[in-house]
Amino acid sequence: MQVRFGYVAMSVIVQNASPSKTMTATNFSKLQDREAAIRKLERIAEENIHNTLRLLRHNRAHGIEVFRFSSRLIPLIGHELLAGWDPYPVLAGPFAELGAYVREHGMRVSFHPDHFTVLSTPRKEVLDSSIADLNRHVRMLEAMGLDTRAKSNIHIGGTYGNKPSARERFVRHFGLLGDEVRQRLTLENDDKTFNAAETLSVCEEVGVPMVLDVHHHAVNNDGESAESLWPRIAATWDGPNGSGLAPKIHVSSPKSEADPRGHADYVEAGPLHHFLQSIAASTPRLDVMIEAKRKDDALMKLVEELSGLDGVKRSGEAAVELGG
DNA sequence: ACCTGTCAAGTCTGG
DNA sequence: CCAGACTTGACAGGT
Repeated sequence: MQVRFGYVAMSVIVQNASPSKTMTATNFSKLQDREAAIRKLERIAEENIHNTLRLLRHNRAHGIEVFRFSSRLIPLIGHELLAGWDPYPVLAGPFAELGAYVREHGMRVSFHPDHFTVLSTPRKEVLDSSIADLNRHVRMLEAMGLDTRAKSNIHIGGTYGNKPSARERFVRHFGLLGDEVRQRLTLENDDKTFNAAETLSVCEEVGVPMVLDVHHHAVNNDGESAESLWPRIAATWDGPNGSGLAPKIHVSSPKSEADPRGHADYVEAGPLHHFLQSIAASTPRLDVMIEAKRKDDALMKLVEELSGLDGVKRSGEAAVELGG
């Protein structure tokens, strides 16, 4: 099994390369000259996109081929203060350059719209803004010229005290999305609400790939092991929306006993090693997204540590090989 | 240079 | 019905 590793949005190694610079709405509305304020937002967005490209160059230098973009590349987009604003004339060039780099080096990239995007919601206004947010993520990927292998990963959402009806709403709302959005979605199990088995059943029903978060699974399950669910999870990547991609998992380690759901600075190699060994024979390729405070530093340390363990062979600066 | 309170967005819990 | 917690990086305003 070939395993690649990636990390989320920002580097702790490359300095002054934030892809998430912003301006507060309060500050925006304080500016007298709206046109000048909008130009400032556009400059921040260009800087965020350029810093993302710098991160990808850093990744390439370290053999890292998997990466999650920040969802805050364009500050305040979608806010009512910016109604009617179209930043794309200015950002088309920078986005295209970023996407070209991704394609040129065969990188796997994704977004993870944050928890304000909730398709299980019973509130129409929340559903509308969620759909608008998903559409905006697709728009960015299209501006980068990336095909449907570039995904947006989301959770199913809240349960509102009635999980079956929340599930039913999710499926119904999913059907309202445009093809271009649905083809780019993946669903991830949650640490509080929809667990891995429940998320998997939704993925199978609506035909989207599932991202297994092994840490979320450890703190939210009905007693079944991740290994026992894996064959079905892996199979969701064989469907039409899997687009020939390797299955993807998220890994992180508990912050502490007092806060088992929080993310620690680094990722412990032991539990991951155990999981990888259990699926290696049946899974030719796997991509692992590291969700740790120490970002790319944690990635390199994890790959280093894994490489010293049973049956693991290092096959690159940010890749290992197991079994077979 | 460094510290603290605040920030677009949602949901859940407890009052 | 409403306030606060949750969680995160970064701003804003202070020292």
